[in-house]
Amino acid sequence: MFRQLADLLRNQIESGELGPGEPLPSELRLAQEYNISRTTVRQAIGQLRTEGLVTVDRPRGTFVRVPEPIEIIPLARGEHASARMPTDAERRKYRLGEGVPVLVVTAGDGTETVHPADRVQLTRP
Amino acid sequence: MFRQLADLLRNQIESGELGPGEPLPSELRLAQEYNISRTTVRQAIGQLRTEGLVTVDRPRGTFVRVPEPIEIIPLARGEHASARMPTDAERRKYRLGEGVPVLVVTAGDGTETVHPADRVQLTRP
DNA sequence: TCGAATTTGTCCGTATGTATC
DNA sequence: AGATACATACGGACAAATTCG
Repeated sequence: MFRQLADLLRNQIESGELGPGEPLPSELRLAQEYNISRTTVRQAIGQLRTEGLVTVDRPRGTFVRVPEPIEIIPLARGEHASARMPTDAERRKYRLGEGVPVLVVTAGDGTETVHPADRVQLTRP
Repeated sequence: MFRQLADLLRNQIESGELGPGEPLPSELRLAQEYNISRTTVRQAIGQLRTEGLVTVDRPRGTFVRVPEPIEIIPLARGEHASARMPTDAERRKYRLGEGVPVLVVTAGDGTETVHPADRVQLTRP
C-alpha cells in the first residue's frame, strides 16, 4: 500500500503536477485523504526521500526537490569513476540532501576526488 | 536512540567485529538486548540499509554486505555519465541492494543505459 | 509578547502476512 | 507442523520547531 502511494506521488512529480519547490500535502492530510495510517504515509514519503525526489524541511513540510545546476567534468585519460552513497561526514561537508550519491573520480596516481552526483555530469571530451 | 544503535552496529562493522557476510542479531534479539522496541531496532537497521552497509535476506536475517566483483565499462566518445538513486522499480529490475546508486550512461543519440554502481567502474580507455 | 495550531520526528505496542528452516 | 525472522499496517502518545493570530 505504501508503494502505491509512493508511485502515485512520484507520478505527480514526474508529470509536473507537483512542480519543483512545491509542497506535498501534509502527512496527516494524505492519511485522511486515502484512509490509511500516518505510518504508511511516512513509509511512502521515506521511499521518495531515498530516491532523492523530495526534501523535508522540518517542521515546515515536505517539498519536491529543486534541481541543482549541473557542472560538467571531463574524465581524463587514465582516470576511472564510480558512484556510492556518501558517508555522514561527506554529507555534511558537501551539504548533500538525502538520496544524493557521490561520484568518485580516481586519477592514475590513486588520488580520489569526490563530487555530489546531483550537480555533476561526467563527459568524455 | 535508533541513531545510537545504528552507530553502535556501524562501528562493529567498520571495526571488523562483524565481517562481510556475517549476520546481525535478529531484530527481536536486539530489541530485548537493549530494552527497546522492535520499531526502534528496525529504524536503526533501516539507516544502515540506506547507507548500503547491510543487506536483508528475508526472512533469513540481516547480513553485513559482501563487496561485489567489479566490472569495467568504457566511456565512449560523446557519451556522458551521471549517478542517482534508483526507483523502486529499478531496484527490482536490476536486483539492487538498498543504498546502491545507479550509474546512467547517456549515448550521443540520447539512449540511456543503467548500471548498478556497486558492480561497475567507468574508465576512459 | 505570548500562546495556539501545524507539521515532522521519535517511540511504543499490537497484529497479521510471508518466506525460510 | 512448528518456530523463526523480516515486512507491512494499524493505533496512540509526546517532542521539537516553525508559523501565525
